[in-house]
Amino acid sequence: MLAVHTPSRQAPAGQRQRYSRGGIPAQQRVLRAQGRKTLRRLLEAGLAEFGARGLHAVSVDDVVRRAQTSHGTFYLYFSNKEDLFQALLRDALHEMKIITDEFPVVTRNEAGRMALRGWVHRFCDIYLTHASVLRIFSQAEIVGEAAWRDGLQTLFRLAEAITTGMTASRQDVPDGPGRHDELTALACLMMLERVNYLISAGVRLPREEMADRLTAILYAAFPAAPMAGGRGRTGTE
Amino acid sequence: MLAVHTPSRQAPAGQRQRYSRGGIPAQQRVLRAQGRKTLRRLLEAGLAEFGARGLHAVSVDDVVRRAQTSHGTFYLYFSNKEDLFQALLRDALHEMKIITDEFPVVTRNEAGRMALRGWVHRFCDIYLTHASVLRIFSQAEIVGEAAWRDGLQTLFRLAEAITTGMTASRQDVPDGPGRHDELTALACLMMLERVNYLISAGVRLPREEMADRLTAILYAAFPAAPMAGGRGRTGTE
Amino acid sequence: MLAVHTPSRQAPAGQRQRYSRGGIPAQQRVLRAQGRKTLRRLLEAGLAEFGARGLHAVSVDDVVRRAQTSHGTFYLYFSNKEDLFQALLRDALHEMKIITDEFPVVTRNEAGRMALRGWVHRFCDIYLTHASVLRIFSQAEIVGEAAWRDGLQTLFRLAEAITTGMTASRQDVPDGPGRHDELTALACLMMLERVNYLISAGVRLPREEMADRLTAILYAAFPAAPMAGGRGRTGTE
Amino acid sequence: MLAVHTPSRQAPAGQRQRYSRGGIPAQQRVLRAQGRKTLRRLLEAGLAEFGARGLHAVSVDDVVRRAQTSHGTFYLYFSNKEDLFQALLRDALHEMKIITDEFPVVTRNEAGRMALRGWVHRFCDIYLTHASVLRIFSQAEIVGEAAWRDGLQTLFRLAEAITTGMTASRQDVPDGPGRHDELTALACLMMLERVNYLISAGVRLPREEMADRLTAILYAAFPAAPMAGGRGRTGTE
DNA sequence: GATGAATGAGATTTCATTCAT
DNA sequence: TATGAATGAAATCTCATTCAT
Repeated sequence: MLAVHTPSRQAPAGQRQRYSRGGIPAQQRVLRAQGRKTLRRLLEAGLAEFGARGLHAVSVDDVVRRAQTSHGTFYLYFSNKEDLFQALLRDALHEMKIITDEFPVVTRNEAGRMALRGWVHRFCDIYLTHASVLRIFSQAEIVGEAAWRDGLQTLFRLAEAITTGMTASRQDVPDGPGRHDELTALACLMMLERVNYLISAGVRLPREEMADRLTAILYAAFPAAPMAGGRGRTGTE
Repeated sequence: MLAVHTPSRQAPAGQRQRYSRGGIPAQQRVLRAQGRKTLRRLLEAGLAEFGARGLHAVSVDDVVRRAQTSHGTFYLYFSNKEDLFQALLRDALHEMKIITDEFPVVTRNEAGRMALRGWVHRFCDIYLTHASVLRIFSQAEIVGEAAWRDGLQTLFRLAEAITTGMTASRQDVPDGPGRHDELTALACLMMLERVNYLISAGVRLPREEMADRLTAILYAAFPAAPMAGGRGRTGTE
Repeated sequence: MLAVHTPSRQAPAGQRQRYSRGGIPAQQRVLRAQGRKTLRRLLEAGLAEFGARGLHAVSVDDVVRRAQTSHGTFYLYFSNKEDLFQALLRDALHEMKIITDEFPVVTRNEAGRMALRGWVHRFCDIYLTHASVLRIFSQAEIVGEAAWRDGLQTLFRLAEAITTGMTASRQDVPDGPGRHDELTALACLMMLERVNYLISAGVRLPREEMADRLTAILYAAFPAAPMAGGRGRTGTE
Repeated sequence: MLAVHTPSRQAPAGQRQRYSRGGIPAQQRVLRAQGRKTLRRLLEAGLAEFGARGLHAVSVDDVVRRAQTSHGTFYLYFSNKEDLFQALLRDALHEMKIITDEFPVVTRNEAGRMALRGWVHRFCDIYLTHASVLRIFSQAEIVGEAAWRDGLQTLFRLAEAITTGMTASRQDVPDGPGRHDELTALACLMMLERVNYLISAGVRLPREEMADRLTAILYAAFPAAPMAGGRGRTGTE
């Protein structure tokens, strides 16, 4: 048999591996005034639609209809629906990072309590502002691997900040916060998240009072002295 | 019971409900041995698939493939995908109702604490058993109006049970639990839910220690004496 | 920071890697009478459409319209347009393999010449029968890597058969066909292919006379004695 | 000249010709330095892209990206993708016309053989230089009606030149080349085309040896004396 | 001349659901 | 009961082409 043949195409091989093609997801592109305006319209429309119906119930068509633009235009700015969601998520997580840094040192006195209360309020406000997106994010199933990782990181950073702020004023325990405290902070954070989720999902709860309760629970969850033996100990027992 | 709740979603109500005229759902039908077996296979397949991919990512096709049956057969037992989900959800909520009744009277002593701890453990176990379904349920957007209402009711009943159990031993306050306590209970319940959600979603947390923390927080959240003035007061201040 | 977290989802990880899903490309499936009929209709429609317009100019829509079936049905039998094409190509290549085996031993006399002529005729007939598909195949750019490889293999096998048949009767050269002969056979084969391509593409050539010419060229291309020194030598010069 | 050809495609005529009203093609316009530069960049980009992926797999976007210019600019120079292709094809066909005129008179001696060999070499070189375009052209389905006609004309001219050159030295047949010779020339030309196509498509063949084989076949295909009775006859049988 | 932006028709593919056997 | 087959609405995404600046 012919020894010469190498039955694999060299040159014209390229046509199969279509590299992403359609998209140039934009945002890298330099946008002029008009472009920026359209981008903003799309982001706003996405936020509104997602908030009203959730990620998968919303079609790209819904978004562009609300943004008063065309189907093709959408793909000029985002490579798909998820991409749009990620952009919105980025914003929300960014704000979360900001209030992470704002978590106060909670001292064991009225001032500390007030500071904590202020922060809880702020958390609730921010959550509700970005509720549409955060609500969707909290559904692990739905977001991509990368976004999920991003979000968890933000979550854990926040838990860390809470741990630090809540335990900073303990004079009698120089060794700093322990694992217990971190788990406590994480649990409290989940509580904050979910309560606000409920509210954003339409369950009518008295927001002011709820904020007070959340503050109280957080405050009580971190006793002045650290707990021993895996069980909490409130000072006076 | 919490007077606050309005268990109907405002915003996210809109998800598309096309294809309504499902075909004579069966289940009313008297099933013989073979029929019951098929039904069970479908339920198991549904649970497994939902757990692996979430409600909307699973197609009827996935379910019947796993159940080793045909497409047509599915519609002999369920009127649609959501119908299958509801059946699974019913089971999970049923178990939740059971542990609702098991919530102990938590006395202000070691025995009370132990009882509470036992219950928290049980809650976690049950949650994780039905995690696939509960996880999906906790995504308001996704389930139908009726199921959402059902679930919220279960939730509020549970919050109520917690309120009662945690405040029953207060001798000095004969007027029973107040609104504060109910909100506190609800918040704590959300914490329980979400922490278990995290675990079920694959975030590796030390389950034993976490259960201890949750117990401690719950315990601390309900001080022996009721709080006055909208702010919590831990006995020792 | 919390040491516990492993921010990667275990359980619900599955929803991303949608395994092919829609498709079950059929042909594996056991088809009943009706299914086989539909499959045949699709294949016939595909052949006709491809013949009329070429692979990429034909849409799935064209095929189902001609096959008098629905869009969804198409995907019950083929995973996409290319899949349909491959099925058709398989048939064509199969026939090519058959005539590969039929290539005669061409002796240096009238009988040999007649045998060769008969085979050339048969090649032309088969080519024209499957012209729609073979024409498309001969456009490397268009077919997938695997199909291309398959086709080239068939090609080289055919070239090999020609080499053998054309040189078998050489008594004076016991060492069999050389590299020269193989290249000659390949070149002649390409000639056969392309001439028939022209005809199938609508260029009106006298088929009978052309078959005679092709036979003559093939015959002349393989002189009774092998050529030396890289240049052909017809025995009698 | 071959009387047989009808250079109009019957069957494969149908490819969709939507979007006809292209925008004032330019090229009529007088181009200044900058304009000429842009035009050249576009042509080069087109050649490269077409070579890598084939006509229909390349989008205008691919071309302008490679040419480092904008989408709008493209339509300043070409009315559409096909227009760009035609421009490139024109160049290739032009070179083909040039070597058409260079086909030598092949005498029945070593000198004739050498002249033929030289020309075959040159043909191969030119083919491979313009391979991207010629390869696409040889896919009838793909090019427009006019281009196809143009190309066929070039083809037949070339066949005619070969006929003339190969039969010019026959002294014993004063009546010139017959229909047989023209068909032979056409067949040989198709062989040349397709072998070079294979090479350009990535099949590794020894180019030098192949050129030798092609020369030999061509030489052998035209015997010194014309053939009679529809069957080839090499003078000495 | 050049280019960012917009457009919308159309192609591909999926999937819940129904139906005939 | 069970199931293979069919359906068609709808979603996603692409891309040639036009336009305003």
